[in-house]
Amino acid sequence: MVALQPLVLVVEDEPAQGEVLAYNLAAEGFRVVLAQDGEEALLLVAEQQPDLMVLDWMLPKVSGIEVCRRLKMRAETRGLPILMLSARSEEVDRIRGLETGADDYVSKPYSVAELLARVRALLRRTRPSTTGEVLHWGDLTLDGETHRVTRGPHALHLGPTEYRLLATFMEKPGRVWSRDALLDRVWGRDINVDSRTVDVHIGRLRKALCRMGGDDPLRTVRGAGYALG
Amino acid sequence: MVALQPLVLVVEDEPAQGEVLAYNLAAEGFRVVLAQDGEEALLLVAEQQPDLMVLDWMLPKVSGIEVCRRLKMRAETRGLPILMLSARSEEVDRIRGLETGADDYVSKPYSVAELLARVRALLRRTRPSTTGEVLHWGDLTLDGETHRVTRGPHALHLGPTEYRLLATFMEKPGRVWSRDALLDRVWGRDINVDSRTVDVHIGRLRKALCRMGGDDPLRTVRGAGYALG
DNA sequence: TCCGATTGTCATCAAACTGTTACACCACTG
DNA sequence: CAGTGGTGTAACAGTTTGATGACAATCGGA
Repeated sequence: MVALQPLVLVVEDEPAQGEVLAYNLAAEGFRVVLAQDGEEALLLVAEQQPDLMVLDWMLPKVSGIEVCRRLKMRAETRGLPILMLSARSEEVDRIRGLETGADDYVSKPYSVAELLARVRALLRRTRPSTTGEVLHWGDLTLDGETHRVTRGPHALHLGPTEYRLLATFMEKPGRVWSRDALLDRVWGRDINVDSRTVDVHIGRLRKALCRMGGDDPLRTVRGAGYALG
Repeated sequence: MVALQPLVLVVEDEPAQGEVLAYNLAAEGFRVVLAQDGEEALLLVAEQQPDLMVLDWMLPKVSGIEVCRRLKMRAETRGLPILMLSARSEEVDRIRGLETGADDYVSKPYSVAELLARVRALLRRTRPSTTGEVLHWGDLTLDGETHRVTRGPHALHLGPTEYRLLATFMEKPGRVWSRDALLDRVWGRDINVDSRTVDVHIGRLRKALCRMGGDDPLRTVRGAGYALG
């Protein structure tokens, strides 16, 4: 699956301003959705799940501050980074904006360059939120942060050794690992374990991977070792 | 004992300036470490694992920009929020600062109030429970301001350690914390406590969470640690 | 100062996991 | 086709790991 460009929701009641923003963001490669007021904004957040929101402070119906407050109250939307946009440049307002839960604040008149820089900074900050990397191969997923392993829709239960074994394979799918290499990597170099033990653990890993059905993703390379796929 | 406050690393070559920053941050309840130059800063990041860095742009030896660039290059330190501090207020510099990977930017002369607001805004993402945020997960609610914890309609009574444990889990639901990581975060780096003690407190937290019925929301990951959900 | 709450350690128990072995089976070779 | 070395797997005994109750030390408020 290819990672789509981040989706930016622009909330701005002044059509001309909105167009300028949309144009510049699109030129940077972002996908853009426009909302004209707070209600529409909240709707679109739920519907499109944008990666970032550029929010004008002054809006008809529901004000920008209110939109921000509501989004930060709900756990599902709290993570959405919000860049607040305001005509006032008073410091007290800036602080209030940040305290409301906005993640950044730009006051009008702003330069397009600065706005874009801040948008990128916010996305950079939130995107790799899953610091532990997630490995994929086929329908297999291994999450290094939560230690969760899934195959398709099913969660798998692996023992510690099986987990480390699978993680090793998934880091370099297709690569053939000799038993000694696996002992080094999974068990540790200074340990004294019979190399046949690897066979047994491969067997256990296979059983765990196929418990819910599906083909055996591990390949035995006779005389050489094992590989994923 | 008070909940462990976020650790802020201040990097500033001018001692007087550093003192002012340290004083104000400490007055807000943060723990503070000072570094005088870029090298020391990089050392302290690795050693103390601060939660946030306030970084002066101009530094002897390794410049602030360089420090920032290096930290953002490595996966382990990429998540550390950096607030860049600069004497120049040119917009072009601000943009360069953000492009380098800094998460926010304040130009001197800055107001203490604004600086603190930005520090809190940055920490809201990584240490929400310490900035008075309300955290939710499933039917669990933890209020960082009042230190109240509820499960569904019931208020829960937690001891200080149990509270800090739960706050840690709720700041990154799903993430697996090793016993050592928990000792660092919940007990403090310099304390000398047996890592088995974590087990006991996990047990106590579990008992408190389930007193009114309901499933155990904590997950034991054999050989790795514990996680929420 | 007293008393209840909280904390860290320990001993013990149950469960999960591990490494080894033995034997069946398979792929390849001559 | 039989032989040979390599691989799959069940069973088992030993070990490691985590859960839990008890207890003494400590803390903090009344």
